[in-house]
Amino acid sequence: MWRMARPRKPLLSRDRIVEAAGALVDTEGLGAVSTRRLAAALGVSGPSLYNHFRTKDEILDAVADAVSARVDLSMFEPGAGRDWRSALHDWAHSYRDALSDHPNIVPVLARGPGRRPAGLRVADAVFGAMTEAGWPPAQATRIGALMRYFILGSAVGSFAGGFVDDEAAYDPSDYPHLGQAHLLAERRREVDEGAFETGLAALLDGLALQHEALTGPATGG
Amino acid sequence: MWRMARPRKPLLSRDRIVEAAGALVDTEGLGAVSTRRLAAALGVSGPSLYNHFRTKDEILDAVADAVSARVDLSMFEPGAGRDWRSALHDWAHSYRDALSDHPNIVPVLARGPGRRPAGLRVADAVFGAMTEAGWPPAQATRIGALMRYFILGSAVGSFAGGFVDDEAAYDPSDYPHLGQAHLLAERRREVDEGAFETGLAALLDGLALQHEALTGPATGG
DNA sequence: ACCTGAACACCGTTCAAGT
DNA sequence: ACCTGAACACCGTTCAAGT
Repeated sequence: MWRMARPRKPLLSRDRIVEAAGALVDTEGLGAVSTRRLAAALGVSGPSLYNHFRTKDEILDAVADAVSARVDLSMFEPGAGRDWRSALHDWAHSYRDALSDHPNIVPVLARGPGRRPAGLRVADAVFGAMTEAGWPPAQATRIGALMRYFILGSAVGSFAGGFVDDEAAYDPSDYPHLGQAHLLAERRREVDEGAFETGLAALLDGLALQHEALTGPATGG
Repeated sequence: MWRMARPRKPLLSRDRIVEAAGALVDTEGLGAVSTRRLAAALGVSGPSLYNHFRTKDEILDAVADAVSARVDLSMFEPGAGRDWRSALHDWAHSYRDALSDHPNIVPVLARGPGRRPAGLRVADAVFGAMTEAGWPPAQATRIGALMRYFILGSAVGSFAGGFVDDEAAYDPSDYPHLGQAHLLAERRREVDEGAFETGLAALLDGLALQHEALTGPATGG
């Protein structure tokens, strides 16, 4: 038997692993991802993954970062000529859209950017755009944080989907105002999107009041 | 050997299990809770727990509900004579305080109230108070949802704590605006509380604008 | 009624061995 | 360099057996 000239093409790569892990997370949930199942989906044995990632957690981090990378940041570019408020509005929607395409990975994303490049790029863009718009650094940090709270909170658990679809679960003597709550689950998307838009508008309206107080009222110089 | 008159006092109860599980979640995190470890802390063997709960998930649900039960709802009582805005403000703080005392259980709480009594009582109180304050039902639902997004988002993952405490992680050529980001971790509480208060104030200011539009401007009848 | 040990079908990760 | 099988120390849950 002749010797191989070189080890033939590797069966695995970081990208292939991340892609397969993402698909598994999306279709079966975070809890369904085990190193053995993921490896099987890739046609290899479990321990092979450890040649490319140090831990299973690092794989999930990479999946989360791939989702962060899909968030549109173009509205924050200096050349875009956007005011801070409308940029924040569009970015929040883009962020929420990215997360709602892959809701199962949100708990991993909630751990924060850490050392994930795409997560850090998001934080960098928001902070940069807010300071550029005249917000003091401490306020720019707070805006990045509070927007993250709201967007992540809306993605980590659906409001409407958190209620069971069973009228008997809402005894009127215990919960006098929840007589219609059993209808929430089937209007899930509508309810959650309405709440997100209402909350986002309120948040931006409230911040605009603060920004006016900062730069002086529009009519008062 | 004489027969026991009756099976002697049970070693376990639902309350004891929930208490021990809560302590384990608080001190070692959600991931550290296994049925075997929890049983050992209670001085019994793993399968014993299944005489009191159907699954491990039900135990964690009960722990989450115990946290929900600590949220103050008195500001929503009709007799309290509170306006919707200040009631919402105080409730949000009480909710956040309860969660920040037990951050590790937040992912479970994020699954929604489901059939958890304390979770349902919270939803009932908020919805009831908002409709009472003149908000149309659809808006009252949205307010319950968006407040939950914000509070849960602030609890599920610290903003400041999501950044690593390592200046070298923020290469200025990659992240031009994150030069100070390594300082966030050590100011974690201050940053997160400031962002929460700023965001909450903005949210309530924004909602107040909507409420005025609803009832007519204060000076215009 | 309530607790037990044994068992089943899983986990994440390490490691020596192969090519 | 990269993949493998075997092994270690775990999991959640079921079940027959004990009292």
